[in-house]
Amino acid sequence: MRDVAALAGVSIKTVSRVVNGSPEVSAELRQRVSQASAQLEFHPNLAASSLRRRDGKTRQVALLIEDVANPFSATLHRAIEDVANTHDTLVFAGSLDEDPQRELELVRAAVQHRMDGIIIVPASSDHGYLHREMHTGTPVVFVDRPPRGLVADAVLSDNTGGAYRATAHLAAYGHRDIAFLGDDWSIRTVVERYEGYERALADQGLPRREEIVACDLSDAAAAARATQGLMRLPNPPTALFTSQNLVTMGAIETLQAMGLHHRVAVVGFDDFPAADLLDPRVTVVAQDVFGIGTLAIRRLFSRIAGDASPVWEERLETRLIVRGSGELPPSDGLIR
Amino acid sequence: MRDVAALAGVSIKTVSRVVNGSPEVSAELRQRVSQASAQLEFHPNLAASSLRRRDGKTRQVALLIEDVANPFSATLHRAIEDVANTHDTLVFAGSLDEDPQRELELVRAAVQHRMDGIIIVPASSDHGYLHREMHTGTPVVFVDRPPRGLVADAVLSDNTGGAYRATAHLAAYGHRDIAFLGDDWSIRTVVERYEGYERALADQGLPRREEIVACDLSDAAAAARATQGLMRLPNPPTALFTSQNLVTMGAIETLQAMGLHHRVAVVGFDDFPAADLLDPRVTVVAQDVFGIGTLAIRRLFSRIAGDASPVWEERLETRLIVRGSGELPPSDGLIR
DNA sequence: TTGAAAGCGCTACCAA
DNA sequence: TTGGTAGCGCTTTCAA
Repeated sequence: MRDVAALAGVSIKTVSRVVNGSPEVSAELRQRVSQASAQLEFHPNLAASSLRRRDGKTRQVALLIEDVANPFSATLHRAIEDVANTHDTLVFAGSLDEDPQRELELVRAAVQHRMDGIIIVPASSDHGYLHREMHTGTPVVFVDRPPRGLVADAVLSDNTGGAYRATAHLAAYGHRDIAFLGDDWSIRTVVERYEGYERALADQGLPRREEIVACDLSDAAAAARATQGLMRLPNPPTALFTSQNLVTMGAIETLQAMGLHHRVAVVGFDDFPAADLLDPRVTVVAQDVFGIGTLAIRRLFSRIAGDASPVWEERLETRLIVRGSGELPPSDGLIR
Repeated sequence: MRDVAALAGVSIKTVSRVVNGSPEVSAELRQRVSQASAQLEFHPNLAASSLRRRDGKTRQVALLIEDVANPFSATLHRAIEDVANTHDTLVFAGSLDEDPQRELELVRAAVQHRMDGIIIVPASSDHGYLHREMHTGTPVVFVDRPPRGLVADAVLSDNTGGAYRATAHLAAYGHRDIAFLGDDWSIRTVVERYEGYERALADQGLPRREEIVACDLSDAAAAARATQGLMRLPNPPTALFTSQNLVTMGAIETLQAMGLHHRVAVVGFDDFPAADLLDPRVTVVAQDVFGIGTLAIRRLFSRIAGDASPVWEERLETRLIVRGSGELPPSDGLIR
């Protein structure tokens, strides 16, 4: 900037004004400065600028998600990026892998880099440690899972309602033995989805069978193994409600391997790529992932801009997408 | 930091030394400073630090990809994040959507934020504009597509070889009319994959039929439409080579809709989630996406550290994964 | 409309 | 081992 000022024969302050589009600079100086900037390929240092500027904004936000490579997280990321663009803001995404320790590290990094805000799908179960950050100017918005031990904005799915609908849908096709396959219990969404499942069973007057509830399935392989176990029970389930997309895929893998994919009904929570290319096509309860992301980042920017309105929690509706796998009738004789 | 120094009763400089783990501080002062830091919840400002520090590193890198939500980009992102972690570096990811204008904007943002380096899957076709940046201390590594109008490090797949293998594989199963379905010609990988396809046809003594080459298919829907057109030709292809995962999915969608999925062979470039859950399971030429990302970020860090060795281009092997769709024999009577 | 000086939070350099 | 001082690149404040 000094160099530009020297070349244009003006003060450093005038260059600053031109760079920031101040209206109070004469056309001639503006022209001279622009030319000098171009000639020297000058790029203002945003970090230095934010250090001194009144608002102190870095125009960077942090997005802490489960895994940037998983479709749910990646879609969320994209939705957030699109809105951040319109605010000239960069998005730094970090994968937590359900590791609370990693969450702490990344939050600390975000704070040390003075990011303007944080959007988080938390891995930890107590977020009290964020209290100080939030009250010293780093707003935090929770996504997918509510904050615990802390009052903060959150954008969630109606997990219970979605799971209820999935289970009731299977029951409506005559299923009485509907298995629940879920991820780790420590994840709030899993509990909520289980509650919806349980409530639907109760409302339909169906028995709750402990042995057809499988959890702590953290990847497709675990889900595949669990499904195998379920189908080998003396009295196997005739339908599966899988509470997450990797679990759905693992379960389907096993059903195919056992030749049962046209005989055992499946409804999955979360849509996934190619779900409508499988045979049978996979009926799912889809979350509005893009909508969730959009809402969350809007809320974050609103907080960043100083909005001090009361904390706010939004639950987005899910949508049942009927494709075939969830409409198979109960099938006898699965016992081998 | 000033506050911490005051509370601990030491100079600001001593606090700095403690924060940076300088060995030359007495245990007692170190202890006092640590306690004061904790009490005030002090977080050093990394931006300010980098502004003054000798190396000037911000510990941030930019990753410019097609779309953070697409599986190829997302996997790349994850590989890069993992290595960046070990360097205490955050990754800013931005989606270019194949838009050269967007590429310019994001490169500019990366430069203005003084990111330590850039990894790019370019959307533009002339990267000369990056020359200045690269020689003023922002290393750039290209991924998936080579630089043009610029000499720079690149990590690529052996696209030609992979496409050759896919096409030859189909030919080995007796196919003579193998269609090529590709994305936009302006993308270098598409051209390279077409070259492999063409070369394989030539080597097998197969005719090249212009009418069964479809390109500029930028999404699954376009691929689906193109496939429909191909299959309605008087003399339709008996096999498809789809040069990208969205194209593969679109083509399969149409084959299923036309009831041809067990009669028309398919080999796709790029593996995709659930490819092994389809019926038939999808034979693909898989890229080592994780390996590409790892190599690229390692190279970038090496350049950031000052490595001035000659520019370097790496081509990673692809892998044919035989699953079923690529081993269907030619089928007559497709004409309707 | 323009510029000089101070200072954002931190580290480099040199002195004690 | 510790601290003072200057200054990174920029914006603010205030004076011209």
